[in-house]
Amino acid sequence: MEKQSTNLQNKIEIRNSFSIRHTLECGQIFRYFKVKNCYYVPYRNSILKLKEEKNYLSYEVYGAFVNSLEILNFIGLNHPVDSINRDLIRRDRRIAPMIEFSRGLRIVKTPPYETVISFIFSIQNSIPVISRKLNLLSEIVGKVIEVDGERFYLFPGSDDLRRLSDKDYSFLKLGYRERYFREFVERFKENDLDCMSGKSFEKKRELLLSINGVGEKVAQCVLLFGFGELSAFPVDVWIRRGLEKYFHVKGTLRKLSEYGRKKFGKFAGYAQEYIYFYVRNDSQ
DNA sequence: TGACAGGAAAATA
DNA sequence: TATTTTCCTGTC
Repeated sequence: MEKQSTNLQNKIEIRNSFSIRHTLECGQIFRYFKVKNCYYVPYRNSILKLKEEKNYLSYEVYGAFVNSLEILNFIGLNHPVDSINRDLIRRDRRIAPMIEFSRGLRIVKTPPYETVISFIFSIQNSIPVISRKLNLLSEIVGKVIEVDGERFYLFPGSDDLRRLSDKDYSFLKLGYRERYFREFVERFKENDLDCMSGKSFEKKRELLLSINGVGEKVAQCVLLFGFGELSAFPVDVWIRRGLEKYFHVKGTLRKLSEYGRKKFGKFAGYAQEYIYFYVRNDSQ
């Protein structure tokens, strides 16, 4: 029996810079629902209602109990961004304006299983399309929680996903990605990925690359957002453009990922997000 | 309405 | 081993 949380309002003090908008709307997370300045975010077996106030983040939890530490961990509020930013600037000053532009962006930590599926859906798709399909999937087999008169769906677990019919699969119109998704659902349960948490970066990367439909870019995304490996450096077309335009480097995806990891070190993932956010929002 | 965007895997050199 | 081609849907 899940412990139901009350909808008492709780607060988390914000010490370093934090922007909920930059954090949730920068493409790391595909499922959040913004109503006025509140964000309803499915997280494991709960819906979190988050609101950024002047010096604190207020939150309400609906569904399974979630404590504030877990929320901190989820939205990267436990990351020492001030020293991360200093370290990145020391490594390459060209990142400074990008940090300024993205101020408050935190790297999230989402469940690995959900993260793999989300990024399989992301292959050659735009963010709105990815969101729509993940929402559709959640509505088909995910559990529902009602908050403020609105129905929100949790991301389905592996048991839920195994109930998907052929018709459900084709309804999602995943194209050639459908096969990758089906194979993943057949082969893995949540725990198969969760139990990799303690393994090395390379071990996790190898496992991820063994999944059909997971290449270098998706693997790095899962390492970064799913496993909290802050040195991961996913390279998509936007990062490729950013690296060419602002850092004057070109190369294969593999090469560029290595370049980013070497240049920016153990917090390369933050550099990657800053570059991504900057390139997508600032440059023409 | 046809061109284009988007990442992985298979095919090719 | 490195480069090119194919796969599929959504958008404008």
